[in-house]
Amino acid sequence: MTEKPEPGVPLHFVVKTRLIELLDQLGEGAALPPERSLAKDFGVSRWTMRQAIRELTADGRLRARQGQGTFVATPKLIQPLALVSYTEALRAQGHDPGREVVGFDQIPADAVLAASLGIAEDDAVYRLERVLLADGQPIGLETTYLAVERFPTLREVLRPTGSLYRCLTDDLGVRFGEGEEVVETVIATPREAELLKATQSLPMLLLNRISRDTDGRTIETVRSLFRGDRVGFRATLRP
Amino acid sequence: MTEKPEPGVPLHFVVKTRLIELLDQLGEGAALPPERSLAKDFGVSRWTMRQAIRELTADGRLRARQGQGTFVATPKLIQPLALVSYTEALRAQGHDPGREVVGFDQIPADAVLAASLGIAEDDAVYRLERVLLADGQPIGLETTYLAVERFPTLREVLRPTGSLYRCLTDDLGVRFGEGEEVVETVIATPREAELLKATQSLPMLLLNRISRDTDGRTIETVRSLFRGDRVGFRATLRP
DNA sequence: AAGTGGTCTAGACCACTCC
DNA sequence: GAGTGGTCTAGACCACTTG
Repeated sequence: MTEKPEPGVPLHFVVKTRLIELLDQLGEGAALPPERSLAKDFGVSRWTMRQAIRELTADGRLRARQGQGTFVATPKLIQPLALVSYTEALRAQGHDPGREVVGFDQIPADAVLAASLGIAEDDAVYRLERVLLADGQPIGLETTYLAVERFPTLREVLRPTGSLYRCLTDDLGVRFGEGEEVVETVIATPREAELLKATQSLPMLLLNRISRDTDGRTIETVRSLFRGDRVGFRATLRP
Repeated sequence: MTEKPEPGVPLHFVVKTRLIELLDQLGEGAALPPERSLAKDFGVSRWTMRQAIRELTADGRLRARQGQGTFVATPKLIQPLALVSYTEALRAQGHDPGREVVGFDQIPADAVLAASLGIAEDDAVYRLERVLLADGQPIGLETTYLAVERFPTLREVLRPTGSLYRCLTDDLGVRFGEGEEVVETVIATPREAELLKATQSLPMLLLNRISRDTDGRTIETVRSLFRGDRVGFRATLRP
């Protein structure tokens, strides 16, 4: 930088702060100057500029598209943290929901899966993997596990593009009871990042859910991975 | 790397994968070899090795301590996502809770704060900032905002080291009703990272809470920032 | 072909901890 | 003082998008 070495404060953060001022001037969707020219303007190396841009990308303020440029992003999408249909929740907020089935197969249960589904190890388990879309953009990757023994006809009943939730309740007579969900941050694997059309090493929100029916039996376990730069969740707290 | 260029898969991820195998062999708390020697062993640059280590650090698998080394981390702490006392929740899990008051002052409300607290802009607001500790380690930074007009005696009644929740309910007769909380990922600012004794650019879990009393009036708004590598949250879902 | 973001190298210096 | 992780530079090549 030209002025004020600011001891203790990393250079990339000073850059980030000045970059935010620039962002606020530009409108939503506006294109940022190329990294190389920004680095030159700010008098820092490209690495330092990229570090600042990367943080703003993780924070959801910027979106980088390879071969095109970097753009000011739109605000995050806030979804309800509840046992409701993804489709309905998104539509209620005026967005266009979508799903793409990535895979639907059967695997033997490992120890953890067997314990949470209440079955024996190596028992057959459905694995349904879907990319969740909002307004055509991939925002999440949802992997659902169900015991084959409990839902032997699922393969014939479920239309992959339809709602699993609706299929279970309407066609198979399942009654959802309480569930629990653990939320944490993780870094996407390359495969996950690719499916979500995200750049590598993006912080994600990982939701691990167990759904039980009204008798307390486990219906499904779900591993949902959402782009941390695009999504947040709202929970209602009761005293 | 020595073998298999693996097109499409970034080198730092191949390193990360091999590093995980190494981690599983070492026990919890074990020291990792220094970055420079690891980079040499794996045949990559130090930057690439650091990228792999950084992701494992963000995932909570590793902990780096400057001047000491890098160590295999303990599992994340899972807290309930509910309107309960932080102290009680942590103690219930067999951990030792603690708090450190960073600041307690009054500020004029900006537009956002005024709207959520139901007061006029520039009205006085308490700002109570505390670092949350678990077993002596800082894991979160909690900033609470309350309207001065509503709790004029708070300053005299509250012992900074005590429970704010208990002070409000027992001493000031507040009855907590429903609240809501929005969860998302952000990158820590340098100040926040320093208070949490974390390395820069660490993904964090940001919880923005609004608590209301049984009449629906806003009691407080809370901005809680938790280390994403050390903490997760559990929510109970109702149909 | 040109320009963009994405990855990687080699080397440097700083800040911190321990001896 | 030696060794550790943390930051930064200058330069290179790759992958992708657009003309």
